[in-house]
Amino acid sequence: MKSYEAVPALAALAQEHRLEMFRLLVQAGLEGLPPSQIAERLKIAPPTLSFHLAQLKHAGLLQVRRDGRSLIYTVNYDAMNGLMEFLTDNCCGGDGSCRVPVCEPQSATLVRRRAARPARPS
Amino acid sequence: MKSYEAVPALAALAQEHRLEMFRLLVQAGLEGLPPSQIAERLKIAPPTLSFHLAQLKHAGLLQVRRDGRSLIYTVNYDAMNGLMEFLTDNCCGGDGSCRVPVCEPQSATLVRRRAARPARPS
DNA sequence: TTCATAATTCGACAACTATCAAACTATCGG
DNA sequence: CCGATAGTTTGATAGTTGTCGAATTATGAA
Repeated sequence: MKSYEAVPALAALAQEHRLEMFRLLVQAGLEGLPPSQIAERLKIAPPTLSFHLAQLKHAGLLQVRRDGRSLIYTVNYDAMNGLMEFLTDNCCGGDGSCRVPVCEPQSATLVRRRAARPARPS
Repeated sequence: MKSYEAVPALAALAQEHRLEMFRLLVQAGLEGLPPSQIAERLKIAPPTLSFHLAQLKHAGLLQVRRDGRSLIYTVNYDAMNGLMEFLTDNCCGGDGSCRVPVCEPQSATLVRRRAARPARPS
């Protein structure tokens, strides 16, 4: 990730409602959520919600797909991990003592398989 | 970290100049840098620099100490790690498959010691 | 086609942010 | 004390952001 990508991403997260919806979607994983369900939890008007989703999407942090009448928003995990790496880049002189975050969501089927066999295939 | 701390922290980082100076300080580690050296690299007027440093400090991301006529700004690594953890909290349903970032700067003496004995004490 | 649901876009306005010149505060050396 | 250096604070101004009512687009069901 570059600076010109990181600033919009951080700006998108730097707002109470957007941060909360992003975290909701981080926890939802690959299945994602439609705006209606997000609105239900955050109690904000549809135009405001839509405005904030557009900000997050435009910043590259979210992706959308359509499912019938509903849109489904999901986190772009590559962008999220890229942002983390950018912030910790060459941390403390780059002696390698610092762990960099990696968030790797599993599909529902993979998660179920993981329960039976703990060691996830690379 | 809580939401009411994360939003100001993200807002502080969501600005080109502030993000650049924060990253500079992340790389500088515990030794930190005075505003004069930051200004030298970023080419911004002293009042603007001071304004941005105050924003980062007020958000809890920086600390200051005085050394003679100079002030020395350093990253607050606890706040930085707290922010990372907040963003990845309960990621992907919380199945523990995702690494959480930890940035642990070494003092100059410790870093030198590390070179001789690779395994850092817990 | 007509109706209802799901969500976005438009428009207007209040609140907030970034910038920098000028004035101020703190520390050191002589 | 005085002058110089290192930074901060103040104040004014241009630009940006968040909010929501009203209008609009897209999909599915009858």
